[in-house]
Amino acid sequence: MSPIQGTRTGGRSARVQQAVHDAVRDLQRERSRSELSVPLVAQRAGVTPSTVYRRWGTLQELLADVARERMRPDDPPDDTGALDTDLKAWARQYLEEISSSPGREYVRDLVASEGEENSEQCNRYCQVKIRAILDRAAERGEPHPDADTVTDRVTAPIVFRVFFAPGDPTPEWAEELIDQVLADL
Amino acid sequence: MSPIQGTRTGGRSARVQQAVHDAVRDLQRERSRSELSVPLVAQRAGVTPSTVYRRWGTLQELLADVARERMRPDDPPDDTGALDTDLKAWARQYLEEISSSPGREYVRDLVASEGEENSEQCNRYCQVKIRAILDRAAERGEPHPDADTVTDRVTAPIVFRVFFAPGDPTPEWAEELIDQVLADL
DNA sequence: GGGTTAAAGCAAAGTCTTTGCGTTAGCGCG
DNA sequence: CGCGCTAACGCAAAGACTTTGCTTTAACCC
Repeated sequence: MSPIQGTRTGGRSARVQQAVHDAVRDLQRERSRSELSVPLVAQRAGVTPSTVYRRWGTLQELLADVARERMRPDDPPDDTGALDTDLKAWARQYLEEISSSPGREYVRDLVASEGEENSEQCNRYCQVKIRAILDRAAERGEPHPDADTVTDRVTAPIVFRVFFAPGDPTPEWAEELIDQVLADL
Repeated sequence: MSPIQGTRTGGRSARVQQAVHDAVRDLQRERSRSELSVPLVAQRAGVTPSTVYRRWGTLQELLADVARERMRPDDPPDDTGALDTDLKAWARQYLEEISSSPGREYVRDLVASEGEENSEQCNRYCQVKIRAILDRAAERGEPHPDADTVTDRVTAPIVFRVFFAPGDPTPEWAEELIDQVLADL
């Protein structure tokens, strides 16, 4: 797969992107969202603001880009030997991740960004993990729901409650969601 | 309930708020989000930008304020005579509302705003409608789920799919969600 | 190596945001 | 009813951010 004709992906461009992303992550750790600005990020990254504006357009798009990177699944989900416990382990971990203060910020940045690409990518990453778990269950011969069902009955309620309901959902509540899905098989 | 000591709620303040809200709604109809700005809104409303900045802080907060107003439930949900059809009618209407282009913008504005107040209010409005439907079912003596269950199994999947999944959910899919909840009673 | 050109730097112009201070008008009291 | 009080508005200047045209740099490809 060759890069698109006429766009440069390596060398200086790659270094600038890396430096800017690093600068954003650094600054997110030490300052609040409302204190961030393109000139501030650019200074930390050692580039000029116009470079950032030309590549990302706005601060919001840049933050969404960084957030998307952060959401990318790194490792395959833990294999605990059974569908029930695999899903519960994943659900607990996912809840913890997005209900944390930085996690909420990332999702917020994704939703706030212009296109729908970024939000959809976030869901795609989730489904990659869910499918890995379901595939293992299939190999073991366990009965299992499909990925869309898990999305509707587990991922969706978790995300919804974190963002729209007062108070923080507990890990126990997340596990109950799994019990209910599996009970309906 | 008296207004907070030292804040003015009527007279000129109320007129300014109304004018600014109206200006935002007007402009949202004729221009895209990225073309909106505080000075533009202020000009349309016939006030100075500094007034808007002092009252709302940022464009984002102002948009969230307007969006929250828009989400406020106006009428009680239709009474079709049975829980099943009441919930389905509500779900179809809700899906249509938030999957519309302006509807998505409103929710986006709410989530993007600083505090969690605005997003939580949005859910509270939903629950008001759901509870009204469930209360009617209780009066009729119909078995019915509780409001949190409906939130997790209907509202959450609808919102999640609109924002995080590619393609638009269909009204038929929303009705299936209702069938599934009621089947589990 | 050397030409080509995407992407970065620079700087000026334009727009948005903040802030201090004077003015207006709603509210409550006598 | 009129008067004082003061929250909220208007204005304008200062400051910060954003855009843009042009120049320079350095990957990429021959």
